[in-house]
Amino acid sequence: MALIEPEEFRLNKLRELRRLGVDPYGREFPGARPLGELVERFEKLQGETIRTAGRITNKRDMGRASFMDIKDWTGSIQVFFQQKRLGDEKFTIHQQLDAGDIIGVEGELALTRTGEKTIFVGEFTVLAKALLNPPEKWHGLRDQEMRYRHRSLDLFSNDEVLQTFLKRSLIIRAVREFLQERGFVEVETPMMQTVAGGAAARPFRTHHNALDIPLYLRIAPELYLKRLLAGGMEKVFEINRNFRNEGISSQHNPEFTMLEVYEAYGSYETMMELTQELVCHAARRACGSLEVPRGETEIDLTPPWPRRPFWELMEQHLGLRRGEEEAIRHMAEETQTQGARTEHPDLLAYRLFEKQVEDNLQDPVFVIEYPKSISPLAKAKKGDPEVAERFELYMAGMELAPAYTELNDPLEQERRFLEQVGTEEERQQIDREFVQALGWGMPPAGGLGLGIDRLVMVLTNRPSIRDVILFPLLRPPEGA
RNA sequence: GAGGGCGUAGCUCAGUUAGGCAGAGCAACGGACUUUUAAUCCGUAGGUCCUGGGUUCGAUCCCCAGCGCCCUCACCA
Repeated sequence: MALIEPEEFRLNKLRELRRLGVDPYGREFPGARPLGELVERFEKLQGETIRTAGRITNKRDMGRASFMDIKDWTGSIQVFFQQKRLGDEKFTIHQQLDAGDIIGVEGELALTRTGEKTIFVGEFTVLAKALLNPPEKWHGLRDQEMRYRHRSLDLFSNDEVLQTFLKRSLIIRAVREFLQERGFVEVETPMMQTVAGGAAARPFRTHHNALDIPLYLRIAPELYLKRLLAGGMEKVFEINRNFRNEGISSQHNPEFTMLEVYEAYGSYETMMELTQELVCHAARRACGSLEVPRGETEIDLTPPWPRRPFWELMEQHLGLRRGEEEAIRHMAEETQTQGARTEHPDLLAYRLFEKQVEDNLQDPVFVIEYPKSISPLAKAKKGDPEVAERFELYMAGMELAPAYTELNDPLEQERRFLEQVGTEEERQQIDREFVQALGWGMPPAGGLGLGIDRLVMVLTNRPSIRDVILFPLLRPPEGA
């Protein structure tokens, strides 16, 4: 079975190139200058012989001469082929080129009669003959499914897609840089775990043949990073993938990138400071501003960000107060929230918050003082044993980050694991070795988890997580 | 998992008032053109109208089932 169906006219040109003794799939082409630089520094470079390479995006054939636009990931420029200049043989080779092909060129950089910055080609090399047509030059590639399934097409035909992913890389670099400058050490902990702990989510299961044991893809690195704290690594972070076997939506992909940070002797208070500075640093690097556009409006990241107790927002938006079990159950029923009659009211309140309050939180806000019963890994608040020292950072109507003052009392941790509310699937798996590590002593600490994909969504003004993940999970096409 | 929307040429999209020969632009092919800018002009070709059933003299269109993508909800971060 043929894997692709090449265009007949392109195959013909491929054969013609070979007949002319030209390899349609060239090799290394050293010394190519970025096209963006040629355009930006044109005044200086004008008149020089330039060597560069790119993909043909457009061809304007004039008979004994032709113009093409070529682009690379920095920009695009016009190139000009003339029979007079190239000679018959090279000109015939040039006639085998089409939009989508990748070529290397060498020639004088100058202005045309109409004032367009142009390379007047003297030599050129065919680097890759495309056998499939690129998307239409004017409208580009619009079809969502094609864009996600064939990201290579999406990247070279929709410039803002490339820019988004370049920015993603910049953001992650800024995050690393920020933490490393403050003395945090980057570590890697297991992606495959025998107990999938550290969060409440359904894991992916797999199996190790040699050991003949079940394994889980991790849902969070938290319990391993805290083992490192217990071992004396005082400031650690990890940027890596988590896997959760849950639904897919514009805010959820089964694998997503998480930053987790732990600081010995810190607390959720120190994590708030750190988070605020970290996000602002990334925003300045990626956007050059703390006011970032969001759809029709914009989000103001200027610190300090307000801190609002969970129950204060619940009362403001929903009129619900802590301890009003019947009122909470009633609203949960009205909004068809799962477990309205059976679940713990704190859990219902948390679900109502996500359902009814979250969308209102556009500018950044630290929601603080969550119920302890739904925070099994967080230390209780001094003077209020029912409240956890936990915050969640919200912006753009999304939860970006949770953070805790980490619980370091092993007996209390054991109790809290056993007392968790919710159904079996929602409760965290109990990691015995982690509790043992606490038993040998872990310093009090602040811990943060920040969803990198969602941060990128905010800083690049993208509405869907699929726009910031290069290859989001899709159902495989029929026949695959 | 539930509801809604969409699926037509390589790409972007029309279209079927109310069932009656399948359309445009771009890309392609042949021709003209040695400074064009979505080049232009003349000509040509291009289809599983998502898939499978049903109704009908006749279905791309109506009905049923299925598949995929998008949106909303549920689950979750």
